[in-house]
Amino acid sequence: MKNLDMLTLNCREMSTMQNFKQQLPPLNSLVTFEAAARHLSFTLAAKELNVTQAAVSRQVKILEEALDQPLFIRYNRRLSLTPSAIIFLPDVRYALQFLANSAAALKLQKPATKQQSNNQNCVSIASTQAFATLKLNHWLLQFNREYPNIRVKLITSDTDINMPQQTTDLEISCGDAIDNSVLKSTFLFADEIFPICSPAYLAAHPKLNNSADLLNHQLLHLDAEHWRNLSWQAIDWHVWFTSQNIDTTAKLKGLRMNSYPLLLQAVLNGNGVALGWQHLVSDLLKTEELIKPIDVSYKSQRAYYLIETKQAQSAPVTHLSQWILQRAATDKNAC
Amino acid sequence: MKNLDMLTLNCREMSTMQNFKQQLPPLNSLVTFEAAARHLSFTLAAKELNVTQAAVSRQVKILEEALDQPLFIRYNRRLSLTPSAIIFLPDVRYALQFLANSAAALKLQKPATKQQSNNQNCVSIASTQAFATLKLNHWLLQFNREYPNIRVKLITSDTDINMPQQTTDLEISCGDAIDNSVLKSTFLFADEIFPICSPAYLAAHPKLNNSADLLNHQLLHLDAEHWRNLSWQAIDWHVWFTSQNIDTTAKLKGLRMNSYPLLLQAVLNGNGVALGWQHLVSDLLKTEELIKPIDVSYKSQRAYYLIETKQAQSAPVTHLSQWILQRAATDKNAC
DNA sequence: TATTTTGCATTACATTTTATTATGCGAAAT
DNA sequence: ATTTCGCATAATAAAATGTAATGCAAAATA
Repeated sequence: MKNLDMLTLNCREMSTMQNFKQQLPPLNSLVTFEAAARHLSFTLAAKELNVTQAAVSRQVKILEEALDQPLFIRYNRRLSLTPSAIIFLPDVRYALQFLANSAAALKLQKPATKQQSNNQNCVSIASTQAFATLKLNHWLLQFNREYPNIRVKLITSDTDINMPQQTTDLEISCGDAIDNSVLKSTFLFADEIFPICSPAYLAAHPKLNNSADLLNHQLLHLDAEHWRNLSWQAIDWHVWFTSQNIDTTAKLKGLRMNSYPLLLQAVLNGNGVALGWQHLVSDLLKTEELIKPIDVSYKSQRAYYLIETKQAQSAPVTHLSQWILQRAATDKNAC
Repeated sequence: MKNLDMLTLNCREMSTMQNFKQQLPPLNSLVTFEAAARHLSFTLAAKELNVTQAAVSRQVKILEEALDQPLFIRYNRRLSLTPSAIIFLPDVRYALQFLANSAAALKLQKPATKQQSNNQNCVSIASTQAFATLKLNHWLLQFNREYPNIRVKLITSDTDINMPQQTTDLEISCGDAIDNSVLKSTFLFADEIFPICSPAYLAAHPKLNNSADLLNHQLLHLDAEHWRNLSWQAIDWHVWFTSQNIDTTAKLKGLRMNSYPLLLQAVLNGNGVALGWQHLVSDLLKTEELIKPIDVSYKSQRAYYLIETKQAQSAPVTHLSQWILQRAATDKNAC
């Protein structure tokens, strides 16, 4: 999984990892920065941190130098944040709080065993929102009916790197290539992208014979935000049009969102045309709730894999894993 | 919004915030820990970090003392991670990478203006997955039809603290109380919780006359993971049964997931009974796609608010904000 | 308008933190 | 049996961080 963000990796590709020392700003100065930004006062921040005002001043300066830009605008008797600081501050808060929570949790659950999911017939599985909504949820409900005694837990996340605390037994992951060296991963299917809309929409907006016509349609977008945390390449309308040699310097209209299920909901309700992923929308194409208005498709490098995240899996995990592979094969043949 | 996680706050309630100094483990030692854990060797980590082996040893010790527990098991010539370290390591990686990315982004986009969303007739709005799926998506699509020239962007997230880089103009937030001091927030509606299922499910499993009967039914759960990042109190089947004075020491069966839309999808397809939120499922109750098998409900302290995240809003933002308030009022009266 | 006050910057110096060197120890490898 | 490897530890050196004192500029006050 060449392009998968390192943070999805449990142990794969660790060898190529860089150390953080070079990439990070001075960490301690972040705490000072946060306090100073919160108070908009070095003096008050110093009081809070039990140091002198000079210390705060110096720490802030160190951080500003590391980031190579000012974080505070010094007026005569007041401070304000620079645009950079406004962007940076929430990130710092988030990361520090995250670490604080994590450390606190560690201290508490000292006799942490964290084997809950592995014993007692439990299996946890992770996937994207989209895949869960369109495939996995149905599959797991079916599995649950067949094997009610296996306790299944479905964790969805669109950020790859989400919930690092959470380790699931299985994971359905998208990537651009495969590396089977460390974790056991099984190819499920490749993917393909094409425009989709509802039959009702096409009936109401019939003039849609080629890619260029799309420019005059209600386009529904997966916002850049959707792709931000994903490791695979964003494929949006802009990329699509470019692949069709159509110029899109003019800004594209239409609602933008960061969730594929929501996008699909909008398409199903006849609100416009969106880009569809073959293996996500196959069922909806079969039932003709969705149709391809034009027959042009874009082959993605992206593929789905089922990954077993641990070396030694318990029986129920292997069981579900096998079951899913079979289910996916059935699904694939049905297309 | 008393209980809202501080990280959703742009500036509200900052005064009550704690500083991080006390809550955080020694930050620099985290970098050393990460490298040591990656190499499973203090010597190699030292080489990577350009320090001596002794320095690594000491830093690890400092961290272990701060966390009050060992992170490495020292065998004679090799190391392994303790369970605590296995839990902690991904968190550390995540947070450090997050900071590194954020800092790198800052350095690059030096002339960062970040006003994209405010000019040019753009509005961005954030909500939970659930609220977007069941309400907001429809609303915004309608708004988009009425005002196609206003570019709307919908950002969904179930983590409160998600996407700190992202600042939206509007935000539909859930909380337990209201603080109107800093940001303009408008109460939308309170909430209420009760069991829901599909008519088909009830027909197939008719013996459901009171709360106690529920124990014998297919329960569908919002997993603890769903609540982990939310600031409001988790309300799951356990809490429900407790409120009904029903003992649930025995473990409850049924599929667990961390996404409300997925849970609802399962319920709609007749897979069991889940807990429904009044204002999310009202439309589905009206169309009788869902029903209340028993008439017992739990009043939640939780309420929805529309929040304007900035002091000075552009015209389209105010416009959408007003439109939503009106739309929400219509929705409420329709119940 | 003069005076005081406030709040950040700066410098020289003190303190604390962190790294180094050197050494020891125990188990694997030879 | 001997060597080698890898971590721990202690004393010490170096670096990082904090302090105290002072300066400066603009607001607040008189």
